[in-house]
Amino acid sequence: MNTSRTADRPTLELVDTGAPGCSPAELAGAMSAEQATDLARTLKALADPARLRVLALVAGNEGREVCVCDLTEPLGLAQPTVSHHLKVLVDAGFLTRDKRGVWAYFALVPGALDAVVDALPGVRGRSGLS
Amino acid sequence: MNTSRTADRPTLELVDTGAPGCSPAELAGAMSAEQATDLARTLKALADPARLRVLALVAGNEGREVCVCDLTEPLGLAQPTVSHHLKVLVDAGFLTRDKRGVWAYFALVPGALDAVVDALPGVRGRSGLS
DNA sequence: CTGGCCTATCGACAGACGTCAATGCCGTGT
DNA sequence: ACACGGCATTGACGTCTGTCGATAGGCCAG
Repeated sequence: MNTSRTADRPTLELVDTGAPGCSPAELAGAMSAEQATDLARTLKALADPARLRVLALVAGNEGREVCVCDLTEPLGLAQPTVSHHLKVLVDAGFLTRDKRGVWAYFALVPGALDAVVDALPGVRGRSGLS
Repeated sequence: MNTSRTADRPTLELVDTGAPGCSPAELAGAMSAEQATDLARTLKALADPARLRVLALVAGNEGREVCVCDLTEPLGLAQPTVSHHLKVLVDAGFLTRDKRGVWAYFALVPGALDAVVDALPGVRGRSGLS
């Protein structure tokens, strides 16, 4: 079960949200499970060295688009692996794939990273706040 | 093997960084493997629904510190699991642990999230730049 | 001193993830 | 028409990760 504390904490009982003991069931900055799962899925797409380097490479060549064959060598990964990472980034909304002829060109989605940043809890100083 | 393209791409050969074919070995926005691994490790600490909710809960109660027993119920996770997630967040530098007596109180590390944001490739409009 | 409570660690287990070789698809050039 | 080459997909494999039950360590109350 729940390890619900029976002894009330000896500190800070003055700011309680309305119930005895410590904060009983809800804290202030609650985040919905869906919201958390969604943001976590997006962050998982970023939380990989290869994918971060892909983004850096694409971001550094913003004017020029990047194809898969450009990435295999700097990353030191096999072509299917690079293709897999690119798919993850495209599915997560960080990159766009533009297949022209045989080559597939990838480019950054402009506001994608900033949107993730804005969704992070406790990050301030950005667009959304008053 | 490397699947190094032998046919040069028919597009954008004008902006080449100095070698024939397409960009040969280095693109502009290179990110070191260490840098990428480090940032990825930090992002992995964030890329979990439970940990994101923990951060949101702690961030929402900034004045008041939060102990483990406060988190098990809103998260719906067992106490060892919560303790594990808190350890991950502390190790990643997002939280501080302050054990007073039996209880352990956690608080946000002020600039930790912002530092991660600044390290992301392609994110602009934050503190460091003009 | 003894018991109870909060927290951290350990061991185990299922599921997800990163990687690559092999293969198939589809433009391109000869 | 044919062969070649870039890209995506598949299948497999080893590793990492999230979760929990059981257990151990410490602090406080009686």
